[in-house]
Amino acid sequence: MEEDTGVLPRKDDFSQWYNEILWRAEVMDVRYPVKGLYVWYPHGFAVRKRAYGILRDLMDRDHAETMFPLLIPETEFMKEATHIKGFEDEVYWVTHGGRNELDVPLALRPTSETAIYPMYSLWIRSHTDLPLKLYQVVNTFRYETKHTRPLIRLREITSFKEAHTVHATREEAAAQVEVALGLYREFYDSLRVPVIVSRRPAWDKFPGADYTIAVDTVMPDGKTLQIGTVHMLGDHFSRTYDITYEDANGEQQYVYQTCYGISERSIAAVISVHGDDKGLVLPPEVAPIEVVIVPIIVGKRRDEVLSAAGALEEEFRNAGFAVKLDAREMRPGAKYYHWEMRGVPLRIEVGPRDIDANTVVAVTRSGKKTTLDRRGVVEGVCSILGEFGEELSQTARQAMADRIIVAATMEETAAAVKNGVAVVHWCGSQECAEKIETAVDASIIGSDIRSDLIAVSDGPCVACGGNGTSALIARTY
RNA sequence: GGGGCAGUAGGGUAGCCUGGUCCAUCCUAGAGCGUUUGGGACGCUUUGACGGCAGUUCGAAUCUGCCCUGCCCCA
Repeated sequence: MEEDTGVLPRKDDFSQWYNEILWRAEVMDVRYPVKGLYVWYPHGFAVRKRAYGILRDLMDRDHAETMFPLLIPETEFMKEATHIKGFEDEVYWVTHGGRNELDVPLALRPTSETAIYPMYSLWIRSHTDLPLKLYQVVNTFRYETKHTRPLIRLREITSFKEAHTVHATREEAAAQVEVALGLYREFYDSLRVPVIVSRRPAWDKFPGADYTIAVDTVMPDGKTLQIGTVHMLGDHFSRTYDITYEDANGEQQYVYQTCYGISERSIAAVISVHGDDKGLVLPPEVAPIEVVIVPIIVGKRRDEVLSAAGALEEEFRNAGFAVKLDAREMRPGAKYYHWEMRGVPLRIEVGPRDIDANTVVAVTRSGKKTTLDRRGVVEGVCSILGEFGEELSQTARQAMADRIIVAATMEETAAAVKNGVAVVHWCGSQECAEKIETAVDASIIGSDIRSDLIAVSDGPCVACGGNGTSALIARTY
């Protein structure tokens, strides 16, 4: 395990900052000797565990959790033509068992449609089997050729939460897309991460989907990070995999499907959106340690202070907080830096002065210091943490708002995407999209924007002057 | 996809061109002992490395080849 001393690069230098915080805050170790694969430190994994706990709770309201195999036979994988096209260049293949070549090569799932849908074909018989809503949290593999980056561009995505739903009608499936978007919004609200929802351009949709609606956030360097996608699959896959049901009239009908996913990019977003020059800043909702108690040990009152700190710890634990008493033989200042790096939302200090005054000192990760009465300490901490979470939401929201710039010309757009997201009018054609992308060195993120930070309007396309509507342009991860 | 540069202990570096010691060095690194403790303490003792595989050689961190990993530039 690494020590946390030393200076983190300033967050202004985001790329450097991101690389260093991952190991200094014990999130990921990037030294695993295979490109694109990284190791979760226990602390990083504990953050993941809490975040995915929230996600699971959301899914469990209306989905059932399942688990499909990692390996997909080539014969199934190759059935859906557009789907294959989207993935064939980045699939890992298992070709041997020991020294023997396999008759049918097995793909390491890059996503699980082709593993799940053949089984759906067997499971779904009647309209009474519908709707079917399953999800799984699994690892997936993609042979990325571009620059890999921990939590963001991986060859093994270790935490892919993918849901696959099946419906009797296209309308029902379309409605499910909206339900999924609602769940994802709720999830990111819990993580205090602001998002923009938009419809991806046709050429950027999921291979095999009718349309894709994406959830993006804006990183500190102004690039967008896709942190969730919801796909309307229509009946493409049901026709390929022969997923049919007998309707009330006794006739066979193809089903309509959706799928939607979130990966550990959600963790990258939490780290990047909230972190600062001192390290991680974790929302209480996902912090593995919500409250750290630092006893201020002074010479002969050592035992007294330690037992006061122990009593506090027990009180917090009984109240349901994830609490940690740091009784290590270190100077208090060193402990402060240690826990600040790891993003602990609240620090409680107890020393002789506090014992005499019957108080404790509470300091939030954002630096707000409060002296609390020892008696109502649990209630006091509860409300401080609540406010702290709210503060994170507001700060992050404001930071994102500041990076969204409405642009009317190519020049304005080019300037805007240097450190943020541009909102421009675009006619929707691929030709104009390419013109814009080349001119401003950024990508069309989407249209049909849904964000209370962005006012959508109609206007002349920034490229051709024809009828256009608001679209997002940004550099992307 | 094309090109360039690099990899030395937990982290940071020197040495490499021009092969040769008992010991390379720095740190907010590790282990141990003691004194300390309201924002990164100090002293002493000590541990630990030349990315991997092969080759050349009496001898390789140093030269050659391949591989892996990382970074930068171009498409």
